[in-house]
Amino acid sequence: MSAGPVPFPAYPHEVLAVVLSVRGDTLSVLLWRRKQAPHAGRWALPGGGVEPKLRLREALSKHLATKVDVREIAWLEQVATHSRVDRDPRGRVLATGYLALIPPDAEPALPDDTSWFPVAQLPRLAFDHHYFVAAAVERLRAKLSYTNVGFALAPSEFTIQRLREVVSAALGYDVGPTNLHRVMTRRGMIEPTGERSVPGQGGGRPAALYRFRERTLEVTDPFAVLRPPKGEQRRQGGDKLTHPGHV
Amino acid sequence: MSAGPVPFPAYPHEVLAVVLSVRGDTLSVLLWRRKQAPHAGRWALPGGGVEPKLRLREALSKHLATKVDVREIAWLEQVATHSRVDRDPRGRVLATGYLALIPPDAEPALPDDTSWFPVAQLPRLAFDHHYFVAAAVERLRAKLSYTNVGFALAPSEFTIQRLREVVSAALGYDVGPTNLHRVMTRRGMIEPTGERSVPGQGGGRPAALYRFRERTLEVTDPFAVLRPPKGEQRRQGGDKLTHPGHV
DNA sequence: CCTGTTTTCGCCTTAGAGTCGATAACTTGC
DNA sequence: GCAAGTTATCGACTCTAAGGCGAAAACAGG
Repeated sequence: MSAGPVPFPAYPHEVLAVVLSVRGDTLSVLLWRRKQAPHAGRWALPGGGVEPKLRLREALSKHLATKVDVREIAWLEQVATHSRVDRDPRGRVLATGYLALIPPDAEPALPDDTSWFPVAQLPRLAFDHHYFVAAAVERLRAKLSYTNVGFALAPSEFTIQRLREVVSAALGYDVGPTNLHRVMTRRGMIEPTGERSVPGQGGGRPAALYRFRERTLEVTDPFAVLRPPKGEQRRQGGDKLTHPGHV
Repeated sequence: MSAGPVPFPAYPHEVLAVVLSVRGDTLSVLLWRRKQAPHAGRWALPGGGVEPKLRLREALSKHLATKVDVREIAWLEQVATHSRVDRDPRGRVLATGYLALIPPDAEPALPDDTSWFPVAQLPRLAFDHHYFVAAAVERLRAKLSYTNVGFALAPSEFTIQRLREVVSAALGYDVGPTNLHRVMTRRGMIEPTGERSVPGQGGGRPAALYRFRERTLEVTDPFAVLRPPKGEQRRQGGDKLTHPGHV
């Protein structure tokens, strides 16, 4: 019973991915160089139009497949939809941006026109893509502190030192290794594998290897302050929500 | 130089508002009853199509104007875009949902088909609108703890007790009045007006009146944990971002 | 076996939220 | 006007968790 036609005006819609990964101790974003107008020669986010039978994230995965091995994407989350009327000189296009995370030990073979850029030193981007990058980085940094998204940014097994490097790169400032260890274990985010790393040059005590206990998103404590009092149950009312990473 | 046509397929797009407000000590959402198919008789979120020259939030404001006085909306923020192919039986429609907040002392005159529903006891909603409500409530509750969004949910002047009622209603559990007072003042979110409230029946000490210092969004501390060490500046790299409430 | 190097862990400090109870500042009733 | 009742405010303590430092542990190499 498809009751009548849809009464809303239609607009071209594109999906864009802010693919972030720690490359050599620097948080970097995947960009490709446009060959054609508009904005020929500028660097842009990977993405493109939405095929009729695909949801936004499915369409995005297809576009990403032309740039990286999609199986290496450990986390994908919608960030924002931009709608400025003149954001594309060809005509009105709505754009939905996603945050995508790739572990640092994944080494996807990139096409010639594609490469990593440190988010701290970005070139001038095509269209309004810098907004998407800024929002995605902001989102990532916020979530690193109250969720276990770190799993998507870290290798499958790692020493505390390595995790420290990855997290520091992502946050943009140094975190102390001793505190990081305690925070992550206290929250039950990481667990030792039992294995030990081989010491580098100069010897030294071999570091224990850890892994993330869960590789799906878990929220540690959504409300840093104003917690519910002792005995009380939290959050009566409002639907229980599977985390909105699926839109 | 509008270089060529837009190469992306187009889809009808609608905007939806999850209008939240504390009504009589209960967090409530504004719904209207559909008269026509599809989902005739079901309760739905206010919203509608996007006119050609309008951005999403402008289009949403126009639709909301038919339900409430838009000037009463103290906060408006984009939450998510849903794209399930069959979310509308009439055909494919993309939908972007917003969170809108209205203070409890605003008493908008509602149309006949529109009314408030406690978020804890929602009726069956049309389409996938329950997803939007759940996500918006989640977003609000999270932000209450690390931003000053409370200003959009509280009256312009209030006693600590009243603020406690509003915040408790929004969070879904009781918060202690004494602690709330210290937390809000320590962060510099609220300030005393100098006035005092008139005591109710039975007397009692008159409560001091407060107001929010700022009525625009301010983030207290985006990262609850893993703060940067003492002297270090935070967040080198990544664009400074005007908060993404504007999309 | 001794030295240098790196990790790990215990202990202390610091910051901010949660709790409790005493005091302040009013009403009403006698 | 005074006592009793009511409500708000504030100080002092507790509790939780993060940040920091240094000692001890665990290895390699000579």
